[in-house]
Amino acid sequence: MTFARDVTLRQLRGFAEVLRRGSVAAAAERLNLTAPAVSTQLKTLETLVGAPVLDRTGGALRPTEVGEELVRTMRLIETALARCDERIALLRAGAAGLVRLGVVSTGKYFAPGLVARFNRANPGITLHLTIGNRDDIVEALGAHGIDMAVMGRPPESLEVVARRLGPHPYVMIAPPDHPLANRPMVEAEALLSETFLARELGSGTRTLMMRELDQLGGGRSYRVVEMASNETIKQAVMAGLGIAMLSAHTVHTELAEGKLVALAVPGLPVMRHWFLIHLADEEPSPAATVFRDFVLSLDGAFLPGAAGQGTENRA
Amino acid sequence: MTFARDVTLRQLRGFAEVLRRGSVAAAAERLNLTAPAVSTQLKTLETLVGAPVLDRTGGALRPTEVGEELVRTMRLIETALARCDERIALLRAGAAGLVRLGVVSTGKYFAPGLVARFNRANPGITLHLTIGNRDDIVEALGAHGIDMAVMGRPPESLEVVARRLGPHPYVMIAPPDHPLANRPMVEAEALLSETFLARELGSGTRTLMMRELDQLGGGRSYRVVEMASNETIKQAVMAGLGIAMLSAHTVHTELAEGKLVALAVPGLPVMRHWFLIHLADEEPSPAATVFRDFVLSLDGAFLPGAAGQGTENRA
DNA sequence: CCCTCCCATAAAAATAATTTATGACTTTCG
DNA sequence: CGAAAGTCATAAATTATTTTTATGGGAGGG
Repeated sequence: MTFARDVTLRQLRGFAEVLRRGSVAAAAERLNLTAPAVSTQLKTLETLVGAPVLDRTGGALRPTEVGEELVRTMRLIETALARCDERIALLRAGAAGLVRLGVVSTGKYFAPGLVARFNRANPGITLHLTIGNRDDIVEALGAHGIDMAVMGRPPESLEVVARRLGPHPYVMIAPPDHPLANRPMVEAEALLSETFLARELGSGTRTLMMRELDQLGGGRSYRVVEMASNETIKQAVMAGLGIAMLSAHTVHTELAEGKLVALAVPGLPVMRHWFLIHLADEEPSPAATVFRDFVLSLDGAFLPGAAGQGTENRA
Repeated sequence: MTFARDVTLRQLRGFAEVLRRGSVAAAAERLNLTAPAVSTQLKTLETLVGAPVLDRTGGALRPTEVGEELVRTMRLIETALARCDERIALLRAGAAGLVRLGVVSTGKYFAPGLVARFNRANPGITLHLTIGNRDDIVEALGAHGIDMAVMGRPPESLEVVARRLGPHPYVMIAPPDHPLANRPMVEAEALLSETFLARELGSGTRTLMMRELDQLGGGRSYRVVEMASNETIKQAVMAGLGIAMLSAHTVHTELAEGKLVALAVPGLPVMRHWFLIHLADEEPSPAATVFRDFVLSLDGAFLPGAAGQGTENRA
């Protein structure tokens, strides 16, 4: 490193322009400078480099070998800067960029399809999808590990902007051959005698279920067996181990295929909402804004079993 | 072009350093600046780019997408400059570079070998070889089309530095079955009755020949047939069309193989010299200097039929 | 031979970068 | 919970750098 850390772009530009125009004066004019300014740039450059960069002998103005090396380098730099400029313009216009999206586990049944749809519509924007449980997603959002999140109920621990994406129904599921299946109305009494399969305490669905059952039974106790994942619960219900309350979007396929049925419990399905969330203190990037507008414009059409139903925005 | 023409390397370096160190203060220390200086650089950079480059929300200091683009570009620029620096160091040390060498036609019998030898000894230096008649070479030298030239008799039309490379004998050649061949001594009388094959007026060899013959014959006239090239003359002499004076180096092979013989004319062979020449007003590049030293150190050993004979330098 | 154009240098002016001084905000630790 | 330490941004002042104006010395052209 002899000159590289002290040389300036102006010097290199001045030099390159002198070679292009063939004279100091012409270069100066083009650079909106006076001739002495460019002359000084050249001199400084030669001092820094430690060797002549111009060969003035014999009329013509030619670069020395060192000078040619500098011009070559300057060309590289100029194209790098031009590319950078161009790319930043794209980023600013939202025509390129990266959006890191987190979706809670329940969303795994529609999130991939949503990502695919978005990718098709916006090839320039890369969408990173993270699926995790609610806590992970909230933490990632708070730690700037993701830019936006899709979840039910916005987190209270963070200052966020949340927008409704569409309805999120919860149903009580049972196997098709369950005694309570096909009943036009399931009484609280009968329901509370069942065994309930549910996620651990703290899970959003668990909380919701307990609230519903407490309300229904007026505080009567009931039996809960905990399971690690919605998928496990689904399988266990089909196997006849008990019944469970789950997001309808989690069991959409099984309901449609008749592998599971939704019980006609009063107050069910519980209607919640899906939200698109980002931190309030961070302006979403242009690309993220493009994604947000895209998702909102779908109006819930990406949700299982939906073909676009009206929802109001803003939580 | 929005920011590319106004951004400075210092700004980009400051920004990159902040990201590397994780803080403005640490970056400032490393750059031998104070924190406010770097802080200002960042602000100016963001103004120029028109978008934030740093994301300060939430403790950590991360680049925005735009910032990442800038860092990527800065890396390109830094490596380009480092490479340039390295290469210039080589050029300055004479370990790399280009030497454009011009050699007069007569030299075509040894120049390629000389170039090959030099290439083997100095792989970093590229040697461009131009072979042309004396006028072309002199013109190219004056027009900076070549850096150095090998020729007999330095040109008077240019201010040059000339150094002797080795002896340059001229001989009078004839076919082996010529009546004057094998004579221990050829008289002027007999010689001047011959037909002389020669290059056009102005050719160095022609001038030399005429001077010799005039001196030998005391002004007596003789017959000259002009031919376009030394090669043609050689062939014509072998075919018996006449005799000719040529550089011994031009006919070295034919003499060795007995296809031609040198006549024993008084005063012959005329001893001239080969010179290595460059313009006096131009300092030879390091690479050219390396070439010059190389050639001089050979001490004429590259000339046909020579195995290194002493010559004084400096014309 | 003179005139003009071009370039380099020097001094002056303008501009830009940096430092010192200061205050606000955040994090850390008692 | 509050004090202390650290970090960063801003403003004003200083210092560096760049540029311009002014000037003189060649080189090419009429």
